[in-house]
Amino acid sequence: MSVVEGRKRHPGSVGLRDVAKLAGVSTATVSRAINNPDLVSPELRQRISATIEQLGWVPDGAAKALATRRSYAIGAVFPTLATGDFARATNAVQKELQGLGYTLLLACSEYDAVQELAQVKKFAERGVDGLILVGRAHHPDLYRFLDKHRMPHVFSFVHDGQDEGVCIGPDNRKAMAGLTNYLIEVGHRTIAVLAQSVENNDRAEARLNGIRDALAIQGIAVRPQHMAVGRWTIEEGREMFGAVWDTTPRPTAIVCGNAHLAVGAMIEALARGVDVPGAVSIVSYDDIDIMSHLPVTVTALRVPSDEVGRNAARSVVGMVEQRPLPVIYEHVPELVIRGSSGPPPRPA
Amino acid sequence: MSVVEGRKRHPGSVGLRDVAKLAGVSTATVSRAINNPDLVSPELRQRISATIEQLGWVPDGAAKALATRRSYAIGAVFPTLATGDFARATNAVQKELQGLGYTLLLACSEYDAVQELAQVKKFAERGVDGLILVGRAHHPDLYRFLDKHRMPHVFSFVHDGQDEGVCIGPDNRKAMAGLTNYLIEVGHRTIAVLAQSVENNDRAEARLNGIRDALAIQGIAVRPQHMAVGRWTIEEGREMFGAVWDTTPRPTAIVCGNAHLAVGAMIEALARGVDVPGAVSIVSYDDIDIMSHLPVTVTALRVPSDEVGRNAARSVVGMVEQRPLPVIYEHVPELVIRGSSGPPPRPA
DNA sequence: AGCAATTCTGCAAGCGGTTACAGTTCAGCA
DNA sequence: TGCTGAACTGTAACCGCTTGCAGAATTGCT
Repeated sequence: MSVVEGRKRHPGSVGLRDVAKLAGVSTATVSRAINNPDLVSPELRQRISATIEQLGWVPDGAAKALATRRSYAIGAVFPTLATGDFARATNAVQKELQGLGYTLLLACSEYDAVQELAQVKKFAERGVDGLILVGRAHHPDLYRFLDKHRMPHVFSFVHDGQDEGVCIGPDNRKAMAGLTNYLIEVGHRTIAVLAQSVENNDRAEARLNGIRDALAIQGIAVRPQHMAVGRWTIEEGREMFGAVWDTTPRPTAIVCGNAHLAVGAMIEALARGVDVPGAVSIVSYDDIDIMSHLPVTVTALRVPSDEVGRNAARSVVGMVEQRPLPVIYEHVPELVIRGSSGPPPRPA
Repeated sequence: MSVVEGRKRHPGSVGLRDVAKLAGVSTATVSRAINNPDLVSPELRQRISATIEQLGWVPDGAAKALATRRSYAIGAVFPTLATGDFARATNAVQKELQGLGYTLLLACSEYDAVQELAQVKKFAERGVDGLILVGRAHHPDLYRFLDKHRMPHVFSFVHDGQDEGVCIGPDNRKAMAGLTNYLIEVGHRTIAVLAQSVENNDRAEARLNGIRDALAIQGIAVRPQHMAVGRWTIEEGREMFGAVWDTTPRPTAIVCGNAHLAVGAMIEALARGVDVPGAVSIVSYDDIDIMSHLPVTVTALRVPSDEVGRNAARSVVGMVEQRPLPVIYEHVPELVIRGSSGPPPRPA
């Protein structure tokens, strides 16, 4: 019974010292028995782990982090989890990190660069070993911050092929150009776009540019009345379909910036009795379950969000541990041609 | 320049001591300037924050956590993020926690109680101040663990009204009984169930029991051939619809255990040209976007997942801080009657 | 001016682990 | 038996921040 008790040590809790005392060894030995078992004789190792078990000791991560300067935590900032792709990616990230011995700290920026910056700083305070971000466009201070603190990080859901920094995901621009080219190849020349707002969303912007690229090669541009902007609800998709459909000339094809807009467009078309793909083709960036089950199934670019998440996780951990984990950087979306697309209608 | 340098202090990093030195005060004062500004004279406070800014100092969370025994982190273990409800809840939890000054640690148990237990232990090591779990059924050791470590925690997406512990969410059983009663009231007596597997899913089980409760009062039971079990894909929903539809007698109504199964059932019915609700009514637990946009809209119980998440977050934080934050514990789902339900067909 | 009450600050001892360095033990060998 | 080195184990100094306690400075009163 020592005279001086810890200042405010929680009475019930057991610490490394308690384990050491009960096992009749030093704290150093207990610590080694856990972290470098082969430095400790098997007999002791055994006795120590029995003691730990007996006391139900749970090591204190904060203390460990403080001493080792490593938290084994990775922070991820996603724009939102309301869209299935990010949710699936988050799920995959967590799973992969867990397998590698890391914990996931999660934040949603709601597409707000300032908030994202604040969240990243918070994560840094929390001592995360690395970060997973989405997209390539961020608050200018963010880059400075990451740089100054030498914080390992990856950008997910993007892959420009020319950007600095580690990018893991599809090349949004190229992918969307490919999708557009497919429409062009089957004969479409009057193409409408239901775009996702590009505000604080460089992926959406890249996708839009991909469409324009592909069209420009044919000397075509998207007419103003054929361009609608929304976010990611079915409702909006429906409205936006109406907006571009009730125009002259009518588009023969509609490219949608994300899955929900596409589903909305498809549903609105069905509701209006518009013949898809007879009168108009509808194609989508990103593929979701429902698309292959609607009365007219939807042609879409399948983006492997979970693979993107998995690889982003592997990548940061690889950077953190300076260990070469196999990582796939570019994830080329697969064009899944379904019922909603085909040649344009013959001119009447 | 002191003779003894820190053992392995990272050279570039600035610490509280650096700030103190540069500002010409003690570390204690700097610390107070941050955490208890009113204990420090305005002048000093000002000088200190300027210094912090100048040095770009980021406090070390691990050290802080170690010293204060508080991490300002909350762990949440969800079964998965693949279903929209948990994804939305997670989003809401994160947002609310952030507003309260906490960080979210996330894990997905994949409906595995053993894994969940391990994840909770990991969170405990990480020093989380509290936990958010889903459902009321967990590994027996989990309760012991939480109890032993006096870990504040809430169970979300459940509310039995009789359980010990804090439960935040809908009363799955009561809700489903209500939905079933609605069908009974409009005249149905031959009811099929597309249930979610109850394995490690007490919510699904409660829902199933709710259906049975309501039917039993009428002296009705679900025929074996009218009971199908799946998980949560549209695909399964379609198959399961087929399984219960191609039976004798045919059900006049189908209750679905979750939204995806319901959408699948609805779509399969449409695909088969089955008249909904003329020949059969389809109703669902949980409501998702697409339901109000299908050619026949789906009657559903709307579960406010984000509200559940928000309140779960508030609740744990309230427990952690022993501060009475207003919390809504029971979230009664709203019955949204749409096109897919109505009276049963007249006997032929 | 003398003294107590108030405010501020600084000192230094923790928080609970890790780990460099030193000490101990003991087998192997001349 | 004496000596050497390998294999373990223990001592104690940190990691970076908080905070009880005490000392210093300032203010208010008599």
